[in-house]
Amino acid sequence: MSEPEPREPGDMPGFEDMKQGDLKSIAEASEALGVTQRTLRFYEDKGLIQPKRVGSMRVYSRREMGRMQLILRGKRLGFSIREIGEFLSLYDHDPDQVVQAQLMLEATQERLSELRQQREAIDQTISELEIIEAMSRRHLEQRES
Amino acid sequence: MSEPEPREPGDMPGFEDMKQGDLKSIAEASEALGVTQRTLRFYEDKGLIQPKRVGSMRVYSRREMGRMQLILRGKRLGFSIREIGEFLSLYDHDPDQVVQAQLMLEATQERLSELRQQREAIDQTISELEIIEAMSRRHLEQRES
DNA sequence: TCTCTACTTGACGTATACGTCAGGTCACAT
DNA sequence: ATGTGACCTGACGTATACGTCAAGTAGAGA
Repeated sequence: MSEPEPREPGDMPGFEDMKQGDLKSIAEASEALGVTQRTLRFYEDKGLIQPKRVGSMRVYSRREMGRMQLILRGKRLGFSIREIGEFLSLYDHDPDQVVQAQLMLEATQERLSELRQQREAIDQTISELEIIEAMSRRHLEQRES
Repeated sequence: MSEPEPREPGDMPGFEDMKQGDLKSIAEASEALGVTQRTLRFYEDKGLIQPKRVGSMRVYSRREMGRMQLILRGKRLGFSIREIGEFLSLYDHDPDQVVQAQLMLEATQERLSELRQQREAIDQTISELEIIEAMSRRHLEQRES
């Protein structure tokens, strides 16, 4: 019934002697990033990250962790993983980042105008709902008295 | 190549003589409501509306059209069709609308707090993106000069 | 050798709101 | 008799971002 003792973090079977600080197993990486292992495998599948392999096991270096931070940030900002993938591949193949920065700027502006529209829509919806709220209140007060 | 002439609206084969104003075929109803026929069938499937039948053909009365207006309004306000369905069934089975108004009020308030949170999130995201926008701009200006 | 744990891959499931076929009926015009 | 247009009922497809098995492998300790 008791949970089996989890081993030391950093416990990569067969590699206890070369704990090299910033090399992480998938468990450690997911823990550190606050995502599930499934998510890491999913992003790899989509080509966003390419962790090294030791045998068949994935190893996450600082590079992958950095990319994951960018990915998660992109997600928070509302970009799709496809878009994020495109940015990352530009980031890789565009030495002076000019094309990259340009496209990034465009995408950013598009997203901004989307968000400003959403804000408008939400404000309107809130107004409508506040009216309905007031009406419901009045309806209930009448019945109650 | 030319589109086959659409017939008169109101042309329900076999019923040309009893055009009763507010009885509509599915084509007319979808036209009037701005939704597809598929959508009307879908909502019927989900139990939100119950158009009469003449043989196998659906007939939409004022009642159905009214319910559809409510449904579409609910959608605009961000409620799911499941929620909308619940409201409508209360509307039907709650003569003095007390329970209905109460639950409506609760749902409305929940939705309002959701929307206010979304608004917050969007405002934050907009701020972040504006920073990124400015950074991209500067990056490009440097390279360009 | 057996068992444990962590890891692997592959495949199907989830939620939402319909879109898009395929195949068939029915009344009316030719 | 045949074609035509509008309608019908399933049933599968779409998009997104993973969740959730199932079944198997590989070191390490008892």
